Amino acid sequence: MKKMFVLIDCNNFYVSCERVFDPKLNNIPVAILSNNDGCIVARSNEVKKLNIPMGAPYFKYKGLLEYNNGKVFSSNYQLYGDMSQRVMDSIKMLLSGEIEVYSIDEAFIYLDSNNTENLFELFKEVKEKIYKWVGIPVSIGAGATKTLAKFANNYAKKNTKEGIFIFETPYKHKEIMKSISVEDIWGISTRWGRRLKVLGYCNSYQLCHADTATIRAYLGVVVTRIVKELQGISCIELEQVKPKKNIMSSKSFGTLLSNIEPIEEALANYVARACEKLRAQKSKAQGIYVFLHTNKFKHYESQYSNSSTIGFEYPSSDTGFIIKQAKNLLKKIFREGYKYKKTGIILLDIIPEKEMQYNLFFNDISNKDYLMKVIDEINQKFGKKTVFHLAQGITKRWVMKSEYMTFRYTTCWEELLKIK
DNA sequence: TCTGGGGTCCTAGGACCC
DNA sequence: TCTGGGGTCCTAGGACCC
Repeated sequence: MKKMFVLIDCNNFYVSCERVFDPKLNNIPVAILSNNDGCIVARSNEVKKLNIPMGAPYFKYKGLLEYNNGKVFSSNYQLYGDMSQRVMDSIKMLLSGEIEVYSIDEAFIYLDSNNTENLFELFKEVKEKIYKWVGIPVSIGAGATKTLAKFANNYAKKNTKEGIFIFETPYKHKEIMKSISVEDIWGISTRWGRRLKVLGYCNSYQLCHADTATIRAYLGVVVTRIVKELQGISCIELEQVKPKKNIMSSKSFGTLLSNIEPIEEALANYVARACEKLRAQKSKAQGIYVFLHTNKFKHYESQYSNSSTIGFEYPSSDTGFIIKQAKNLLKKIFREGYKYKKTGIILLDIIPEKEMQYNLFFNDISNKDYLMKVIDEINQKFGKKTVFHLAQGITKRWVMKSEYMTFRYTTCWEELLKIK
């Protein structure tokens, strides 16, 4: 038996997390909202049946959901993050092979050849154990390439009773491939899908047998790679956890803001968050990009958006220093007289701490490194923002809305599930 | 009233170098 | 009169993912 890529994907993950702690949510429409309760980012099958699309603005569908006795929740990332960890740990215990945690709710596994006797039975067991241990239902797809594993997983989720599908060869699954449109293939979306259809490649089976030279000429190497992957030739490797090259932190405000002070506070918080991530991956940034804009959906109000970049003299991961730099950039781009919706920062040109180049006049800032380490440790132990920079502020006029938040059942003592 | 946040990779074109 | 050819690096923008 050849080695195989397997994709395990949690079904309606955020919704499933909420259902673990409240079984009354089973069999009714449940939707999870984005930050600020703006968009619908996760839907139960009942919500999907109401034809509510992914990413839809909540206010447009609020009535429909209420009419159908649906429930909505704000995103509870601490809960979802912890549940995700449990699912991933379970997978590692149940399957042997290299694993790539691809997103919060899915993982690729490059299965070792030693556990391939009766794959279907094996996957059934994996699925049952994850449900028993963590309470989350998953779908499992397998194939010779990542693209085929993804294809198999999508098919398993929508069209099989067990939620498991093993892709063998394009010839064997000819009819299934013919029924899947090109834009439903991983890596191809509406634009490329449209162009492929113009070239006469409408379904997966047609694309699988496409002329690669034509594809290369009209759509470039990325799509060519996907065609080969569909044929069973692996071109997309399992990715190792790589340190990020850029780190972004940005959020919309809970309300529109006209003064610079609360925006500065918000930005300082995003900087602090980004710097935490930066230090966690033991890196330093060599510059930052700051942006600010009004609410582009309010056509009747005057619009403004701007951004600015600065490079540092030395690579840094010092929150205090970077807050100062970010505030300077913000002052440069801020204009009076607008109602602002969002600001954010991207840390640029990130390099490993170890590779830092010093110049002749470098002042020793190791004390700052030590200070940051202590702050990170305290916040990890005693909770987020136990210690913070004054610039992060206490007015909190910018904080995001989350009106429908459930408890952090698994990561917070005060919010443990209570049995009455 | 009300429209998320965080990423990656590829390509084309310009600046610059010898 | 007549003005090359080959390369690298950077950036912006476009496409995709969850």
